[in-house]
Amino acid sequence: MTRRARMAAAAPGRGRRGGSAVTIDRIAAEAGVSTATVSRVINQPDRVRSEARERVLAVIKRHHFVSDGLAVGLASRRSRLVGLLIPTITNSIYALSTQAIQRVAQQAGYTVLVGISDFSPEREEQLVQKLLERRVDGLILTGETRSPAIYEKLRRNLVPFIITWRLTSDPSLPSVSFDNRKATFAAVDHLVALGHRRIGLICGRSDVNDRALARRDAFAERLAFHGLAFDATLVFERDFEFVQGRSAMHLLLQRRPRPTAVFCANDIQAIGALYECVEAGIAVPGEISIVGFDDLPAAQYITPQLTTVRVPAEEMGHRAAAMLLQVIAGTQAPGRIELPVDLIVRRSSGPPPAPRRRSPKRRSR
Amino acid sequence: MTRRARMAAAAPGRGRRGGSAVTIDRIAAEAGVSTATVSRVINQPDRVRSEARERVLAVIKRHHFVSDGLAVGLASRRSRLVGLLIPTITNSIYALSTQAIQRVAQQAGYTVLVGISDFSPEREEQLVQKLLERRVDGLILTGETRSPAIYEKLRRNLVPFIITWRLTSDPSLPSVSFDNRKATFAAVDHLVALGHRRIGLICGRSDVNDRALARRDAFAERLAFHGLAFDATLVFERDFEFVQGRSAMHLLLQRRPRPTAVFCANDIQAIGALYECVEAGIAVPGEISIVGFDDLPAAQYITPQLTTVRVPAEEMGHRAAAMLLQVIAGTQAPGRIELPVDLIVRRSSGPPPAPRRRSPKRRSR
DNA sequence: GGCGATCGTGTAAGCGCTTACACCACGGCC
DNA sequence: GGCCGTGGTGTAAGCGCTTACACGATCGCC
Repeated sequence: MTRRARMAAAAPGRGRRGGSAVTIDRIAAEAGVSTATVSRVINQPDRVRSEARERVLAVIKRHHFVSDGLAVGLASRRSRLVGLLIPTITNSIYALSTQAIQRVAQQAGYTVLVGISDFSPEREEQLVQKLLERRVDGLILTGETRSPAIYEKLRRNLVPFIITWRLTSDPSLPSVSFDNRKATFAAVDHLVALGHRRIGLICGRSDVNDRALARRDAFAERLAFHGLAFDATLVFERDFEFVQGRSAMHLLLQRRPRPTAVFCANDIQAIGALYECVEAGIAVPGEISIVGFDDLPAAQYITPQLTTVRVPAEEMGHRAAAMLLQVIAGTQAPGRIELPVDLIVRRSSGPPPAPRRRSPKRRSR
Repeated sequence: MTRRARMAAAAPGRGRRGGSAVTIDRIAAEAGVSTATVSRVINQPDRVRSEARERVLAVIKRHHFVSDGLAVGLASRRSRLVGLLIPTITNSIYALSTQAIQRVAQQAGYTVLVGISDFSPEREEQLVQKLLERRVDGLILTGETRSPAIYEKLRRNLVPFIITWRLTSDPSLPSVSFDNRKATFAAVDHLVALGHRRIGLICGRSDVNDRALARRDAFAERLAFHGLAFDATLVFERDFEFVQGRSAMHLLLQRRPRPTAVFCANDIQAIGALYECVEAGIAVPGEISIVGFDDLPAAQYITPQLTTVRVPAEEMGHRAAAMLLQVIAGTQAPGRIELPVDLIVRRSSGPPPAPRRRSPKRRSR
């Protein structure tokens, strides 16, 4: 009894999971061609004479044949998988870019593996490891700041990647993003132009989120530019949650003199902050102005509608994915694309209240 | 020159993408053991003598060795991949269940492949095909209604699956969900108890969304139960968008006699409907009550806070993933789990306006 | 009509792992 | 002391594809 015969006997029902999945051999045999030809029919149809091609296709159809992606990946040395690392998906701004990435990738025959780090650097490193194990052909990352070990790993494995949500400071790192600094300037300039001199800041945690850091720094820089003092007691770094924005605003409202405006570096927290004002009976923008960041869909259906910085989430996802695929295909070198942002002025921002009167009616706009 | 030598010469730098990735052979050689032992160190460490194990682990570490998931999958006949099919991810309610599924899967060493169908049956079928190609070990689906061809494909490939967001009517199909019918009853009962007799409905498109269908049917059924007429002119099936909810409400407000309440079968549309009332100067709940469905985070930070049916999205994701993994492991038979829903009464619902007076002040609660 | 180029196809060697089975060395037992 | 059971390890055959190369048939061209 040969070795092969033994094994076959031991495992009745061939193929995956003991099932009877058809393989390329079976297709080849029934179509009267070699496996190479079947493979060609699938991958380079025009290299096969139409007669044979039709025959093969018929057999494929008849058996509902689906080629094994694992085997394909192993043999061809490309998985047609791209990895995407984002901090969270419950914030719909990431959902937007994610969906755009998925669309582009799917269209090109790629599948996206999404990793959610929950803002944890350790978790992110594990996820990179996992994606590398899966042999992703490329990676889309969120933000630039991370352990050098990660970049080292990517380099060592020759896996191309694109950074999003952050225009990289290191020019050797490719990115597709808007400029967080400029975007923040736009928000600050708007408030200053309205007459605000004392402005609070609510943002994400700068220790685990370099976008929050960039926005905080830009905020301070721009205040200085306008000759305004940066008051650390008006700055709140919190987790990316509605309630965190709300509680930060609660504290901010107790500061004396009270700030007349608050810049929230993301809409989630801005909406929380706004809600706190509504509940506390503070008029927005009459007593305090609020400017957000992201332009979530929700920004326009809350009351008052939120003035915010619109971020090109979808386009960023779209173009990042497109660039990555080109880099993978070798038809383009990784680059750096800056996308524009817009300040969307709605109803949550207005001039500061008149100096002496404590609670003007909300008639400022 | 042997064949092998030729190929090696032709492709300098072995491994993926022309890189120099270390393989298990290299590890084995350097640790002075066979590849089988290295494999055992990775997969069944306690079957290897600790001495050899340490040696192998040291070499693995030194080379940052990462085993090739494609090869592992091919050889072991399981990919440790699970597929997840959802209609959209921009609605954060799906983001919630998705995140829960990811968490459970990741913890068990599985990776999730997310497919987004955009409510298109064709797209969903393509995605199933893609996931099958990737050799997912199991699948989590959204809703029950789909082409029999899909179920046939899954069966043929022996891929276990769990349905979510819909308690299956076919008892042979496993599901983890709440009951859309009961949930709808809760909403209708609430409105009827408040005194409403003329109630509108805004929901998703029942032709591509069996949850919307189930809710619409349950709505009609419950009206009948309460002896109320079902008026088709008060029913709007729209795409799952804020603006669609808004425009539906716009039409609803023109109906005469005007309905005194509207049940929106998802919060996105409910928030849009609410917004339309705010803009049109219609008091909620003074002139019209609104009840939503899902309990999105946003439901509690809009004004007025939305009365809605809370759906156990996270728990559903969590338990569906857990069940699927157990089915894959063969430690559990697929089953059917019903999760409870809660009606969350907030401020958007109240008694109908008094019969004769046209615009009572919004003082009903 | 002869020759090289081109086309279509087959052969078979991998891709980087897992794992059935073989084998060896001990240890305990009667 | 011989025997069997056990544990640790190695050998090598796959897993289901892709693809380099070989080879025969056709084709275009002078």
